[in-house]
Amino acid sequence: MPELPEVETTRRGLEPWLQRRRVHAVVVREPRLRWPVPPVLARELPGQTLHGIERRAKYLLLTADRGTVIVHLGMSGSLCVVTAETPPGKADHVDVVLDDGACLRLRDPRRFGAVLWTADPTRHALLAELGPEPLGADFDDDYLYRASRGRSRTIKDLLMDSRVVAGIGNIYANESLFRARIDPRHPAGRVSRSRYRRLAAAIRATLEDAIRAGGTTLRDFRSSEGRPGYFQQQLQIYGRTGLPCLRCGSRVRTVTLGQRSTFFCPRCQS
DNA sequence: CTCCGATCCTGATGGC
DNA sequence: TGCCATCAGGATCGGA
Repeated sequence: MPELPEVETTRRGLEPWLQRRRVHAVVVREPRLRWPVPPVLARELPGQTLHGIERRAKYLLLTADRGTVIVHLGMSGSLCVVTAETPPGKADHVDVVLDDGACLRLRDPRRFGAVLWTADPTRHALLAELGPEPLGADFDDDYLYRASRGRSRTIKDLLMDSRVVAGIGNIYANESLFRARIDPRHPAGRVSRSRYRRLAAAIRATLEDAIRAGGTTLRDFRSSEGRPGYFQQQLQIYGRTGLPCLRCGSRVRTVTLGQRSTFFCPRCQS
């Protein structure tokens, strides 16, 4: 569900609630997520102070005194702050109760998300192999071009590989390729230098626009304040099968690449 | 090493 | 109204 803009929207919403707050308790109602929620979390975290919340790729990192909570929202996860007395719903699997009575609550119906604990986030297996942040200084057309040489996989597949660039999922891969006018099926290693220039700029612009809009709500994404994202109103290609391309009027086509729906304009993206 | 498909899980939606 | 098939914003893993 959430890609980089949705995770960043969540981070910004949570930040004011988590600065210098002491953890009172951790309640794990359902430990069976993508990986089991480790018992060490509920043992170690209470009593520690949270210092802030960062984002790396689609991961949220809660920094505490002696370690870091790693949260991934998977396909259907969301985080919000409620009062500790708010009765949990069916899919509300984990609470971090704070000393001021606020409660950070993870909801995740499909349980593809994760909540983990690490003493050293930079060396954690899930974070160590991640590629550059697409909005960071070390991501540009040079980088993408070099990363793509000799690769036969499609350009869309490459963009969605977090070891190449972190945080781009299905929606924003589709949107960025449309914006750059590149065929998502094209082998990454044969995409030209000038097209990578357009693509790097398109990725940045698309993600920045989406963050500004508070992310995309297709069905159930909500910010931590419960607000939907508004970027779906700006989607140019995602989900528009059979509808006219907003640039040229051709019928938008769909193919499946890497088991994910892929939308493109056969005329603009060639 | 690279690539591709299967896989985990629940819920919403649409056709009959 | 019910039943069934299909699809969904992720990403790891194993086999080719």
